[in-house]
Amino acid sequence: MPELPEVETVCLALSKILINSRVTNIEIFRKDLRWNIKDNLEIDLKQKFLKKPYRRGKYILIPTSNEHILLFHLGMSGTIKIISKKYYLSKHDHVKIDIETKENKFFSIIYNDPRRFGYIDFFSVSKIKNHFLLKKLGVEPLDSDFTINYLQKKIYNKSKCVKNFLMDQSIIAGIGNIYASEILYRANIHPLRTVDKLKKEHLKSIIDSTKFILKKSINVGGTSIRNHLQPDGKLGYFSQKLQVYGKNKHICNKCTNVITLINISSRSTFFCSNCQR
DNA sequence: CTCCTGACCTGAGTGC
DNA sequence: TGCACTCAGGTCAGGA
Repeated sequence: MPELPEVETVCLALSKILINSRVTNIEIFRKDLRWNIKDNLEIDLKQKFLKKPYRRGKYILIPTSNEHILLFHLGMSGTIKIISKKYYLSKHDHVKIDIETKENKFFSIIYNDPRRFGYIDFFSVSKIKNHFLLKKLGVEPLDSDFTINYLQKKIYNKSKCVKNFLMDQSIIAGIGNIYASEILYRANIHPLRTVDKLKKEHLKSIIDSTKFILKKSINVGGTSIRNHLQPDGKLGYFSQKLQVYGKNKHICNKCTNVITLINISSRSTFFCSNCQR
């Protein structure tokens, strides 16, 4: 379930229980995710205290009391569950982290990922600036430095289409295939338009739409499709608010046209050919 | 450099 | 039921 709003939702759920919790046990059932989980994780995280988790792009970062960072990426199919009762392992549960909160409550954090495109890393805080995954990330779309000026700099000399531009994590960190379609629909911009042809007003519209869509989704717990849930088992309700994603052959909500489905870089892309130019 | 394709994995859905 | 095929919320590595 992993674009920015879903990752943010996971982060918020973790924040409620993780802060000042102590890691009592770690079990790794499969370490061969996108990359192998480092061998020191089980030893070096045990008995440490966890600090407030935060999100960077689609990554979840959890600082620890020994000045390390526990990093999660959910890939295409990763989920994190927070369990307070006795738990029987499910298929594709790869990592289980047991914690005791400062109120002496016990929880398990379960990382499940059928396709194993996700990743878990554990590294010293001092290495965060040069971390191979984090160092190339672009601007946070909900931050104030996501501006027209920033986009103009990134567009300079680029010829790619605006949908691929939005999904490029080195430009904007956190937008994926669902929200790219949703953002461009709201902004009335055709997904195949090349970015060097966009005017200032288009960039403003992209920024406004991005912030609007992402915030709105976070407010309702992200998008649940294909049975993906929030860590506490709740549904994310943004699926019901989707305007174009998965809506090919439906009537556009802004005109009488039918929503079109095309492939861009072999990813499904939904748009209204009348509203989006 | 930039841009595009293939590759990495498993599971769900569809059509024969 | 079984099999073959397509598609899925990501993104890195390699080639043009």
